[in-house]
Amino acid sequence: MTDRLDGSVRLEDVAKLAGVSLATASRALNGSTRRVRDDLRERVLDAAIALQYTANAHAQAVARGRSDVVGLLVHDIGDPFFSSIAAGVIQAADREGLLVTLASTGRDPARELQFVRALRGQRARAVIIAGSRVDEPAQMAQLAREVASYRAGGGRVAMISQNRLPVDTVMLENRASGKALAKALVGLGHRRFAVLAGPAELFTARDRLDGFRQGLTGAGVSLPARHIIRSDFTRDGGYEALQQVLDADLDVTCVVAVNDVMAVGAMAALRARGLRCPADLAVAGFDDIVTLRDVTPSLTTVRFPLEEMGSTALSLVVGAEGVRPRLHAVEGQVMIRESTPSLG
Amino acid sequence: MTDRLDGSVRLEDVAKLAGVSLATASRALNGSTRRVRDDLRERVLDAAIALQYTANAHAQAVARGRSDVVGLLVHDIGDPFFSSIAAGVIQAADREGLLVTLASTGRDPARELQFVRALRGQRARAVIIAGSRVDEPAQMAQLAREVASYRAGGGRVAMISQNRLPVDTVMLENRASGKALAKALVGLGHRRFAVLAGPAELFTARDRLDGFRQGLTGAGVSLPARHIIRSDFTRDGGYEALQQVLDADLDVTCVVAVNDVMAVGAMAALRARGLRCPADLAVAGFDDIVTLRDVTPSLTTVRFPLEEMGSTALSLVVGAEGVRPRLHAVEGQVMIRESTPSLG
DNA sequence: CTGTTAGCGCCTTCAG
DNA sequence: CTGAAGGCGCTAACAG
Repeated sequence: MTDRLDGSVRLEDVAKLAGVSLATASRALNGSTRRVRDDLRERVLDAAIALQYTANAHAQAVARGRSDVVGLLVHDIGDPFFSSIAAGVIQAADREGLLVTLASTGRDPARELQFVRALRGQRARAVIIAGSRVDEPAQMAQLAREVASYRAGGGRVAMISQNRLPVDTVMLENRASGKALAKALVGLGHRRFAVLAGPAELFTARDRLDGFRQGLTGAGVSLPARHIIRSDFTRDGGYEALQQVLDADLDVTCVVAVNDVMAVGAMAALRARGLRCPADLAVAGFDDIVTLRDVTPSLTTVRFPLEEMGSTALSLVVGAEGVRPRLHAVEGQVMIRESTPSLG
Repeated sequence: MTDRLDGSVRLEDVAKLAGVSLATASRALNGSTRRVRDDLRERVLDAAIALQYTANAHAQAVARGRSDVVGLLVHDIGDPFFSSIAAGVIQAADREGLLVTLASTGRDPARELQFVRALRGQRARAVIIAGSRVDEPAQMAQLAREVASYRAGGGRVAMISQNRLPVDTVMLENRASGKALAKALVGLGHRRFAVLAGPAELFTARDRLDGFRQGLTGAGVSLPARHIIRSDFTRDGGYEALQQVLDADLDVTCVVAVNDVMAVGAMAALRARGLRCPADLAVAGFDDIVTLRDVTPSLTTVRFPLEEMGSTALSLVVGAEGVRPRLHAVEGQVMIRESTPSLG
């Protein structure tokens, strides 16, 4: 019962109790390629259990030169979009025996930088950066630099969002999905739209809008500039944007928000004004957030397999490194539901 | 440009470039109490930047005997209840300069054990265990043992849920909140209830039910045993339980689910049967999940400040250790909304 | 198959 | 204030 000040038991204690050398104890306990005679192994294992021994992962990391943690960066873990992705990452990491350390950047690119640096300090085996990039070249350049030096140290990187850095990435087909949504809505008979477009600098928001507009154009439908409302990428952003739509008295039959939480905010704003969805206005979103599948009327959206995207990102980052960055494109699936009825 | 195989820069490289000793470089870079002459410090800092040096956190951890990570255990990070708590923990950890490694146990007590063990291996400074305990003495005993040996090694522990282990805990006042909800609903004129009670072994579910029942009793209202429906603690559990209520043809005016996601599932089941809430049946839940605040009709619930609970737990675990476990009780706040109209 | 012995990268007394 | 040297706990050659 070696009781050191910090109370933790060292491998040496185990070895001593088992009457073997440090090396043998190490080999018996922590997966080595080398074999240990059965009776010795047995004694070591027993000693370890008796002492409640747990290897010091830090010491192992410095000795082995690598660690078993991967970092995950998200914009906001409280946002269901990211918590679903996190669930996928964690589940996959678990299967690989990896621990994930999670950082929530609060959508601040500076904190993002700071965290990949911290993760580099942790010698994390890999880092996964989830969430839309922002159109600010200076920040992208800084991130690229930090990522490069992390990779130079042997770290692996994957991104979930846009394909804008030369690393493995799980890319959302935002443009294509916007286009598909437009076609579907036009197919339902809608012709006059407004878009709650989110921040102009956010690529995800922008791509969805661009795709949507392109889809409309392809169908011979136009989207006036004043029908594009900017606001935050959040529930409250959707709420405010819809108020603007109403206040500007835009003559539309359908409003599409660039994500589900905005769409739900928009629906709330409608109700607050005494209007009803879809009777007075149809609403659609993107993502198919699980928790939102039971809102009424049920929300038309473009589904992305968020959890799966998380586990895909992890697999990208544990597998053998490719010669060139791999790109895993994920298509969205249009889900027509009650919030956008046919205008037939 | 000392280019070692693993590409990472060591403190020695920085020292060499700055023309100082290892010790001086260490003191200049990583917060030491000792001061370094300004010009030398300057040179070291410059060298560090030039080389993109980042201290190896593992080496620091083994040298210092402590690390800067805290572990967070949740049942399911995809569940908004836990992602809100996680958001609070992470935000508070961030303020303390701590990194959070997150484990999602999938509600499996065995994995929970395994993770606190892993976190012990990481020499995590603290671990926060969130989520209801289960009434299985054997498992509680094992967890208690693992926790004890983690604490013996100097680790700090906090729990978010019940006060059932001798550690700092953020305790939800589930009984009291159930009672308060009962009183409020009775005050609205309801007398005949059914409870979607979740699993019997889950303390959170059980305490909410018990409190609710107690509140009814205090108001002279009874709750027949067959009005208590067991099911999973999930959206689907709520859905199925409500079907049972309907199939059993229970004559009730109000159904209360032991959490919000179950309540939403119940509302969905109602709609699926062509019934309406609250016209045909009132529904209430617990938690006040953010994402669910825009469902219609808006859901009566008992609000718990989830994020705040997360940050409280973190603060418990970083502050000075108390002589005895501290208990931080959190009261729920009854929020009457549209789903439970007055029967006046 | 086992034990001895260098490291891994950093911190921190201990001399100077 | 600075530098040399030992130690943190573990792994991985290297001998035996």
